[in-house]
Amino acid sequence: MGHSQKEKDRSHERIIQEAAAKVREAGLDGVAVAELMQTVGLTHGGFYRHFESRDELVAQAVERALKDGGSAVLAVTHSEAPAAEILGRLIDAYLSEAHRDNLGTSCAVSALVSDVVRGGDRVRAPYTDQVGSYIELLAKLIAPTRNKDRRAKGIAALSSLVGALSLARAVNDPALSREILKASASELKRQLL
Amino acid sequence: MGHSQKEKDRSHERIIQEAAAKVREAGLDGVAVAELMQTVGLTHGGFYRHFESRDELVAQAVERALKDGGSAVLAVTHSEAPAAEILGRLIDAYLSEAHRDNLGTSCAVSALVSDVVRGGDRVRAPYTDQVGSYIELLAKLIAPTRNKDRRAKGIAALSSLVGALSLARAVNDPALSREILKASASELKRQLL
DNA sequence: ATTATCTATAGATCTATAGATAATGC
DNA sequence: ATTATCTATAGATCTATAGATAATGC
Repeated sequence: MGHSQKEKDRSHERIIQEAAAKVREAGLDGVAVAELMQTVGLTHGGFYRHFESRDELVAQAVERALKDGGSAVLAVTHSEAPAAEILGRLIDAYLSEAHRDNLGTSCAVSALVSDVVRGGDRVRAPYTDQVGSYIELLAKLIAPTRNKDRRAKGIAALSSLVGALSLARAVNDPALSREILKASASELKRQLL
Repeated sequence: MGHSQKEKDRSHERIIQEAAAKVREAGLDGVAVAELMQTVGLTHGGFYRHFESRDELVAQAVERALKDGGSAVLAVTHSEAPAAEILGRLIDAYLSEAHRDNLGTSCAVSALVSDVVRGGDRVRAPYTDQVGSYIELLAKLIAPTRNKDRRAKGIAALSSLVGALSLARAVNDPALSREILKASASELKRQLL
């Protein structure tokens, strides 16, 4: 009860981090203030000294979730390997069963698609930015040899990645889910590498 | 107040139909009993003579929404034209601005992805079935000439369609949204036709 | 003295139910 | 008489606030 400013900052950070995971698992409506604070080890009353409102927290949690995913992808990218090899690793990581199964730490562009469609500009603006940087990143990694329109290929690749991961998660049948990941990954690599 | 059985059947049908639209627009959590009944022109009290619970309605609404989309796609398919032409029309229709902008009557496989991931088996089972039939439909339309693995190509095509439509909706920027639709459609057609 | 967190609760929203009302249909 | 719908409300859940409590930090 009643601690230092440093401790408040740590509490604040833990609330956002937990909310960034929860929002990917349960959606924008799935974050409940009392439950969130309990998970962090606090009571719900203190919440409003950290955030002006639930909406404000959700907006910040979405931004954080988008950045989390972005830096995870960039981590794969930072390498001296040739672009084609990096692109292959990116596709494999994005469409892996591990990525599919760990919603809370996963790419928010996939985890939050449907939610963002129904969300306000406060969540759509950072989402749009993140989509833009993924497109640029993919376009840079795609070889310009065959067809010169790298940007179009980058867009199509992002659509495939997001669609395949989302479908693999939604589907009830483990065999079909795995098949969706495998087929989409191998088709993407066949087209781009 | 208090009418015939025929009228009850019509009320029942209108409730499901309205819920099937609302669920695509607002998600599984976005359907509120009182609001729904008001839209249909009834009061909320009568709802429980039509459905055992809200969950029961949502499950039925999702099934209906999936079938709606399925029959819309089949309508494009029923034609004497060659498979390649039908496939082209399907891609153009799915990735059209009209489809993007009319959530309530759109394909539920795209509109409900994130929601279904968080939903119970009651919604995931019919969703999985619908994904299965789309894959089969696409596989049949894909020419077996170049590469014999039509099923893998069907899966990859569905992923692209769902991902592109979802991203085009989520994004804040109209120009980027159009670009996503155009680029994904032309890449898909370049690969498959 | 200040402030981070806690306890308690008001107020709004939503699902579900009970009993009343006004039609239908044998 | 039966029943489809309506009115009224109980009960649960959730956001937000007010005031109390127990630490920090000058």
